[in-house]
Amino acid sequence: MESGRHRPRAGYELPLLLFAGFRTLIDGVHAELARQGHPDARPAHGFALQAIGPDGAAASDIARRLGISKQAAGKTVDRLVALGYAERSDDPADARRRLVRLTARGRDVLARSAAIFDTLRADWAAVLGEERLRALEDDLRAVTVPGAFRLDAAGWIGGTS
Amino acid sequence: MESGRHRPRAGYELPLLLFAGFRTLIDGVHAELARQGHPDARPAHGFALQAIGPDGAAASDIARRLGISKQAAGKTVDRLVALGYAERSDDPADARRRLVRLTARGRDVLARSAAIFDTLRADWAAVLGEERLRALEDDLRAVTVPGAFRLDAAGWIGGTS
DNA sequence: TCAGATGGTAAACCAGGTTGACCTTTCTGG
DNA sequence: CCAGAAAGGTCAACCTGGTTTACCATCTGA
Repeated sequence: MESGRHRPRAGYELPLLLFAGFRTLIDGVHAELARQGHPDARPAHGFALQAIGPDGAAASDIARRLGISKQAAGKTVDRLVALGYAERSDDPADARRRLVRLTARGRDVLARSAAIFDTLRADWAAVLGEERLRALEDDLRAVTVPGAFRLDAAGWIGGTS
Repeated sequence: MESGRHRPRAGYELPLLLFAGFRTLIDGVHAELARQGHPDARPAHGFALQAIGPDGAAASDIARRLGISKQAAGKTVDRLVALGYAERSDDPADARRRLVRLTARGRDVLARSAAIFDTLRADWAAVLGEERLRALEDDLRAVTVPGAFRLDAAGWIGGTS
């Protein structure tokens, strides 16, 4: 593999670059969402709304999908409800469960996010070329375990500032 | 650029892949650090220790380098001191400043982190090939602004669990 | 039928951020 | 030279997104 032809690269740069890329996309999406009528949407909300899904879910389902405790999921749902992105209703089939469903506004922010992510990806493709961007995606898939999407313990990425 | 030859890819996957890569590296480094005698090191500590640097720094310097408030930097320094990674001393040249310096243990964790990041990068290179990993790094540099390393508002990456 | 699994909530806590207010010390310009 | 601005630091209150422990209500199956 012909190593040694170039100056070796420091390993600590890799996480910084990955994070910078992630952060660039996330910040971009939220800047645009704010412009499109969703100034209060935060990164964590998107993940949670995604975890709820079109058919709704119980708080404990959300907790499992996100890899966090059910209490944390419950608090997040509280915030989504307060922001008008989700609503809670009783489950007629199981009196313990409280079904969380997306509101129209919740579906709206999700649809807009998806569209914005597509245009941001297109921006990257315009710089790198589609082939190279695909290679980047494929390579990342190759070195990560699929379960690395867990969201525990994180305030994440700005948003307040 | 011959697009259209493949199925289009959803834009929302890109941030997930970047994050998964970042998280894989960070988790890997901290798992290994824990094995090497640093079980209490957390991702935020590494960034802060890096910001202190070999010559020491004032809290407000750290704040500027990390893109956070000086109060937040002060609290982080408190934790580094409590963990034995840093120490505070008065600056004889300026009675307002309190110079923060790395302890031997702080230098140790930093050196170990760098070594572990190098081996993790080598693992990736073994899977992807050095050329392709370089391409990935170069591409990320091309699509991110250098300032995207800011660390504000984040509990980051697990570590508790 | 009843013991255990499951769903949900409450309370206390933590880490890592934020603002605002304030004091001390240094720098600077009239 | 000295007054006021700028810079360093800390305190206090607060926010968000997590955690653990404890507990109650409901469902399920041997």
